Amino acid sequence: MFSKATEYALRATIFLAQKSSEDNKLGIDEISKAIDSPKSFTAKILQLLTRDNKVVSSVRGPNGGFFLSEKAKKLPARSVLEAMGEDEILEKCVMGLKLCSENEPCPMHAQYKIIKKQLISLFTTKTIQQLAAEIKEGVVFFKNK
Amino acid sequence: MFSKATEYALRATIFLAQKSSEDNKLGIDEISKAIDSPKSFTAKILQLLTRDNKVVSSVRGPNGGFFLSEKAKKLPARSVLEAMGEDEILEKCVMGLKLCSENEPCPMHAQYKIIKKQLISLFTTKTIQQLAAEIKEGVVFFKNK
DNA sequence: CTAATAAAAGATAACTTTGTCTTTATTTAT
DNA sequence: ATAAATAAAGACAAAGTTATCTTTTATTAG
Repeated sequence: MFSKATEYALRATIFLAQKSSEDNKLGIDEISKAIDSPKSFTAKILQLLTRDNKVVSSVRGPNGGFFLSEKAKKLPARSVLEAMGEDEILEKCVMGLKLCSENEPCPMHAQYKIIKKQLISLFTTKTIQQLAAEIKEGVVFFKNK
Repeated sequence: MFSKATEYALRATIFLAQKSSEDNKLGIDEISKAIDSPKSFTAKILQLLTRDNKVVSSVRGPNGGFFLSEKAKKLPARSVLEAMGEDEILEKCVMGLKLCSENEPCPMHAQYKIIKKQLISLFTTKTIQQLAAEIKEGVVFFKNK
């Protein structure tokens, strides 16, 4: 569904929401280890997420690292997709038709629109923090090997 | 969600279901024009779909072309994904976690599994023919420009 | 001020996807 | 038989994605 980059972005952001704060910044090493992603590539992705501190915040130098501000933790998961330039995936026609709409629906539109609506809702209503909270409560996991 | 190749594959197959039959084969030119896809690339894709006549059938030479057998028309849309080697997308974890499952769910699993179920159901229960039929009835369109 | 630390930025490489073009093989009609 | 039509196969190219490595910049601690 999403690119690897966006998958890593979602994992990194939720991990940061769970473990980081303004005075507990995490280094790229710890992050990439926790979410099982290639270190340098993840650094690039965090750079994207950090643009204008839109989602992730960062500080250089000793005791520096990445963290999520309290404000950022309240952002919808969709803002990660937006920062990755991939949130149009949520709105796209399954068959890739540019003009697919209620007026000129593709053959799958009637069925898919219901699914699309839920997908959009999931990424719009759930905040990064809410997703991270499920891990804390131990109901949900973050393992990849 | 899917690759361009798979989008073209879905469109081509549904178009063939609508317009072709054993004695009305369609050429690559007509197909690629109808579904607005690059001709040579689409030819490659049809080759994949034609492997063992699994989804699409083809005949070379004059009056040759591509068509869907009556049997093929009754295949679920998912068989197109399978032929394209992309049907694991339906089952995949949104966050790309290998181990995501009911036992060790990712932070989005509880919500996403409902969506996933509907996605799988859409591609499993709807046949190529059923999707094509909606176009014939004029309720649904196939335009891309 | 200096050294150490950590992210930012940039160059580059491997791989995949998307796309085109040419040649080959098969079938049909004449 | 031969020529024409058509898909199949293969080589190639352009663009995008994923990934790594090196250099630069900013920050902090001593």
